[in-house]
Amino acid sequence: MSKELEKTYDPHGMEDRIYQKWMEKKYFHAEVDPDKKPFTIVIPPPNITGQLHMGHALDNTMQDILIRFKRMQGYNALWQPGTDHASIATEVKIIEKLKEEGIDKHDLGRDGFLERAWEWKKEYGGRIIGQLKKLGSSCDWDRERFTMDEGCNRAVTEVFCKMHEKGWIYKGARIINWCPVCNTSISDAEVEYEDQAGHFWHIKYPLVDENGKPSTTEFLEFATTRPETMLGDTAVAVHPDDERYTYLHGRQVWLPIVNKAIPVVEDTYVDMEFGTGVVKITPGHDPNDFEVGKRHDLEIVNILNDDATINKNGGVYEGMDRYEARKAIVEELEKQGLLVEIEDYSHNVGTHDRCKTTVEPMVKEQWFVKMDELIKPAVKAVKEGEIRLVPERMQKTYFNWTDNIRDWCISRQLWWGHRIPAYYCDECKEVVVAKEKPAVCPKCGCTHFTQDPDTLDTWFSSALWPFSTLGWPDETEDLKYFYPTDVLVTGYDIIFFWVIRMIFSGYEQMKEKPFKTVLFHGLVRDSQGRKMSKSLGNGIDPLEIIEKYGADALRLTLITGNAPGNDMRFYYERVEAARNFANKVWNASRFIMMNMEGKEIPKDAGKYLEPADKWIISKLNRLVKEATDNMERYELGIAVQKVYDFIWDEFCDWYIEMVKPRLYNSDDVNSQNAALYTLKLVLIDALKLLHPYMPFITEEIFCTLQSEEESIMISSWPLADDNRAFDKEEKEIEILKEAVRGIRNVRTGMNVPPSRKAQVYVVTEKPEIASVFEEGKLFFATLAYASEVLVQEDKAGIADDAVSVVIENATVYIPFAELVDIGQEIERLKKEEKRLQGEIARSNGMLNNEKFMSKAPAAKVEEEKGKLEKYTRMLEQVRARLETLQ
RNA sequence: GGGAUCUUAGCUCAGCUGGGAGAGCAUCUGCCUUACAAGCAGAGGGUCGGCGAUUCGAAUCCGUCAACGCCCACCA
Repeated sequence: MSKELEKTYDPHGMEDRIYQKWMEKKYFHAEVDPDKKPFTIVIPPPNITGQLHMGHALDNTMQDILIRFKRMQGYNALWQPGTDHASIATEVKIIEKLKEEGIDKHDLGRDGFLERAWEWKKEYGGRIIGQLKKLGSSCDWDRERFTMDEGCNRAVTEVFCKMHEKGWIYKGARIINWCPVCNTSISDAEVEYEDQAGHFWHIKYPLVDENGKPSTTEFLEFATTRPETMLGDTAVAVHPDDERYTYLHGRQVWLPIVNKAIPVVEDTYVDMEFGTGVVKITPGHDPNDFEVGKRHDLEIVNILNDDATINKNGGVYEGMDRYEARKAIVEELEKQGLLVEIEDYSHNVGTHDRCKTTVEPMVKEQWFVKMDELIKPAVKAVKEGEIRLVPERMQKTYFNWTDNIRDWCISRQLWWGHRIPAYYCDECKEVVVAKEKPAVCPKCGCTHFTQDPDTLDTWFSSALWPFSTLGWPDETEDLKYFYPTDVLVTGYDIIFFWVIRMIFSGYEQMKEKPFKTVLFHGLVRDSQGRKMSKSLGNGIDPLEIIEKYGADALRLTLITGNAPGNDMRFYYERVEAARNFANKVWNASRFIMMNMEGKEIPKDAGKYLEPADKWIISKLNRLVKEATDNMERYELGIAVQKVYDFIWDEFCDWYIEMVKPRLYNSDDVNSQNAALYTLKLVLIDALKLLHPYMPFITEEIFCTLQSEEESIMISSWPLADDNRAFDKEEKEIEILKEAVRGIRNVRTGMNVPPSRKAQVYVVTEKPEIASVFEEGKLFFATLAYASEVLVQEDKAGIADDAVSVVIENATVYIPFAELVDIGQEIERLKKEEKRLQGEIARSNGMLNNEKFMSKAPAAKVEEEKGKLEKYTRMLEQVRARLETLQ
């Protein structure tokens, strides 16, 4: 006896209750088990500052679908969860919060600040986890990790020391991107370029005359977008082949304001075609100029403080902000008659992706990872298919980065993060990189060391995530069993930041790829296609959607109608459609349970299956095969679309309707039991196929329907079975469906209300078709609004003016009691005649084409011949009807 | 400047390896048929961006042009 489902589908409350049960039963937990094959996913760790947004919802829905699918298939499925300390993002937030309290981070000092940061982590780190649970994520929460927990810290230190020893991590003065607001260096990947309206200041420097004085007659003109950097100019460059400037070779120009002579250098970096062919060189504040400076051994003058104000090298401009200084310098140049013109100019400005501040290139001592050797196995792996990217086109993006790789600046002038394990001898300044603070300086023997104040780029620890979470650097059983992981699910926007870095780290540290496949998804945009952002205020909160429509509806919305790697638009109508589907599933299940109420389905009920039963079982069998194949190929949206169509269109709209007469008033117990048996069988398998996508509703129904079962999520995935393939019945029922559709169509066209039943004659010369209708009479009558169904060989006893529907191998007649509009009926038949003529012409066209006949595959030709035959027969029938009526 | 993607019904998008154009929403017409009006039954609506090539056959493969947005690099 079954329990009952609530009258209306209401995800509210139900979802939390079910999730609670899953947690208590520990279904998400995975342990090493040599008897089972592992299937592993590591979560892209959300930031501890984060709140669940649509991107997370999509990302984690996809992972949960895969992990639930594999778990049901019998794999030992581990979804490894955790969170990311997100050094700069978090530090910025904490500073903001402190600011509200009127505290500067330096007031607290490093230790005080870190104390606050850990409090922050404690408070907000769990928030996002709770939100992931709302979504239904079946992560193994017992294994939750954090990028700054003890194990991850050890992994980071280990990697840093190993790589330093190998010479692949080094410290050096390079030009790096500096964020003057966050007060730290950032990597190239963290710089976002955006087009900004600006100006092109055309200015001129006097040449230096033979007396070493600025000439009053000779000038060199060029243009700049950042005039203030002239304070740091140490040369002017021209192309060596530029004949216009041959006379300048070996000469000097006078740097105004700073008032000193600087050389003219020749460098092929200069584009002769651009502007005047003259470039001012500021090695301290421009990456290209820095390279030029290295080649010509130019002095590097840093003119900026860390907060982007002018430093003491800027003379009278010291203390001014970079933009104030720009204005003042332009005014001064104009005063000196050195400003030629100001042009409006749009150019690309590098900004910090976190705070949008314009970054300043600066020369600073930083730690770098040497990339040239490290990247090689990562390139090879993708090139040779060792790691598969889905969709494949992402390879282009991937190689675009690996081919242009530059050394990775990993030190950050932040407090929140992994402290760099480098120690400086207080006496002799010797650098010691070690896991622990050294006791004695190897060089001078002194015992006092100061640790490097910097922390590491947050991606340094995320790069180790696939193995650090499994216990590395220890050789744990988990690591041996679960590594390499199977699939990584993430957005294409972090290929550079994360995916590539995990791959080269995996090969370098583990000598093995971190995952076999990377499944990319796109961005979730708003209904107008805009990026969801805080500043636009167009973000849609997944939690609100869950609250209103349920997590199942949200998940279904995010996964349908979208191909891997493509962006998608989110709008409420789609969530409603998904919720309506949930409601449909709910009600169909409720219907089935109501009919099972108080009945015991006999064990041998399957022996009495009728054609309709075999038809739906056969359809189900096909669905199982196809949906599983699609999922194996990561075509999640396609798979669930098929399940959706099956449940709604085939199962609910046809099968359940077909079966109703048998359930309601059948004296034939065997027939009724076969129907119940089939309903239950199909529903259960359909629920299983749906479970990875809509875990809550399927669990609720499954457990209500089968109180002896514990949970659908540990049930086994349906398998395609040849014993469930009934080709003959599939075809037969399609004939009945075609007849029903034809009759409904005709009735609607003539405005016959459904309440008005009519006699239906099925005329066919073929006994096998006749028996199909005979067998299906009971439900055919209901679906075709028939008061009576008469199957016969000829038209005996049928009124001439009956309405007719021509289908393959049969004609259906409906003699309505009162006159129907004969003219209208003739028109309809003529339309049908025309359609069939068109079909026949098309078929003939192909079959009369010699090339088609000789080159097309035989099966295709046969298929076309069959169609021609079918349409010809139908046309004959239609014409016969027309003759009768006219 | 380079690269990848995309252009399909009024809207948002599917369409896997070439063989008669699909879904959801919207629109129109009937239905309170005892699972579901968050529903049922029907209907209308597209020379699949343009041109060209390959093929018996192209929304699908190739080339080219155009448009939208995206990524990367760079413009001193």
